[in-house]
Parts: sequence; structure tokens; C-alpha cells
Amino acid sequence: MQRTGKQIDYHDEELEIARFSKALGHPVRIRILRLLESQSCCFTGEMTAMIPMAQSTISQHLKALHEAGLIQGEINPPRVKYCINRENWERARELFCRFFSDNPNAFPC
Amino acid sequence: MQRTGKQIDYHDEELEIARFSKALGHPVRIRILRLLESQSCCFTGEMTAMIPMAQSTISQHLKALHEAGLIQGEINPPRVKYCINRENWERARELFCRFFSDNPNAFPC
DNA sequence: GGTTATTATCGTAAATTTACGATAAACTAT
DNA sequence: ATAGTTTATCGTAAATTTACGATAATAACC
Repeated sequence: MQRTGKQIDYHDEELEIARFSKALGHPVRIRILRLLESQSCCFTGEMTAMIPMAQSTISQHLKALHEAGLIQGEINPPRVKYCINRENWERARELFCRFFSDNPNAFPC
Repeated sequence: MQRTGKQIDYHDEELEIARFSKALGHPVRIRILRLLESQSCCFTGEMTAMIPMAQSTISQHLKALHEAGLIQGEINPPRVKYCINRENWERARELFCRFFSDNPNAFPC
């Protein structure tokens, strides 16, 4: 919240993994990502049809995932087709695997 | 927030991974876990010495990690020694690796 | 019993998140 | 131009998170 802010010198990796984790920290966003994983890409409308939640709320969650870099949207008027952002997905995988590895220098994933 | 609550039928795995992710969603908690990883265990005081943040705030973050199951505390009066909860750590690794795997059935991590 | 050391909890204020309905924006098709 | 479709944004209210200082709890030691 940084009220008085003694300023902690976080490493880039710490900030990166916290940022990805925060985006993954809501079950509906996990659901959305699983949908996108199973069927390469997906229109917003298909998600709103499958997830019983207000369209505006889903759009809000999509924005969160987009800002975290986990998905990307391609405008296909009047619709928007969302896909996993493969580059950042790979980066996240790498970060999590290294983080959870017993030996932080190894990288077996 | 569940105001009208149309109720989404989340799978256990979705809730689990969101729960772990939420706990990982703050850089200071990543820092704490990295400390615990590097030196098997650690007293609260050692962390407050290394992290420029109020003792009560760190205790609060430790509580969050504890409630998510990622760490465990052993009372060693008047101090408390915290360690990674290896069982749940392994579980989280498994969940994340499967989640980020291109093929959700494979499990190469 | 009283003191010291360590950690958790309480009370708080500000910021952020989450959900909704309503509205706006963008582009097609008529 | 007008209407229709799809999606994002706005305004909102409630809940949660995050940070702090102050206080309480716990157990050792004198």
C-alpha cells in the first residue's frame, strides 16, 4: 500500500512472479485461462455464454489477464478474439517452475 | 464478491490454484518464501531484520502464507520458527506445472 | 511476582478488488 | 442514415487487502 514506504528493493523476478500470481488469484480467471488453453482462442461472447457472470464483470477479468500479459486480444469486428499470450505464458511457466524447484539453479521443467 | 451469486461450479483444482496464487500475489510474500527456501527455516525476527517493513505487517503476511498452507510455524518460545510446508509446496508445484503445461494430461515437471 | 524478548492480534485508514447495471464505442448490415 | 451486435468503460457499492502503531499474549529469566 506504500503509505510511509520504506521502499523494499524487490528483484524484477519477484515483482514478475507476484504480478502473474495476482492475475491468477481468482478462480474465474483460472477458468478463463483453462478455456483458452483447451480451445486455442475464444471470443468474449463464448466465455460469457459459458460462465454465469455479468458480461461487464467478465470483461473486467479479461482486462486483468490482459494487463498481466497472460492473454492477448485480436479485434475481429464487432467481436474480440482472445488467446493465450504464448510468450508470457512461457515466461510464467519458467518463473513458477524455478520458484518451486528445490534447487533454484536447476531448471528441469 | 458474491452479491447476487449466480454460483459458478468451480472445480477443486481451480479453487486450489487460485488460492495458492492469491497467496503468491504480493512481492513481499515471494521474498519471504525465497528466504525460507534458501535457509530451510527462519524465525520471524530474522525476517523482520531483513525486510524493511513493520513487524506487524510481516506477521500479517506470514499469516496469509500460513492460511494458504505454504508455510508452517513451529513454536520455539518465545520465538516461532517458520518453514516451507513441503507437502503443500509439492502440491502447488504440481498444480502450476500442470496448469502451464501445453498438454494438461502430461506431467513433465 | 516482575522484567525482558518475541510474536500475534487489534484497531485504523487508505487503497484496491470485485460485482453489477447502464451506457458508450465500434463496426456490419440493411 | 438507422438498426443491430458485440465488447469495453463508467459509476457504484460492498468486501477485501495492505500498511501502521499500539497492545496483548507467551514463556523464559532474575
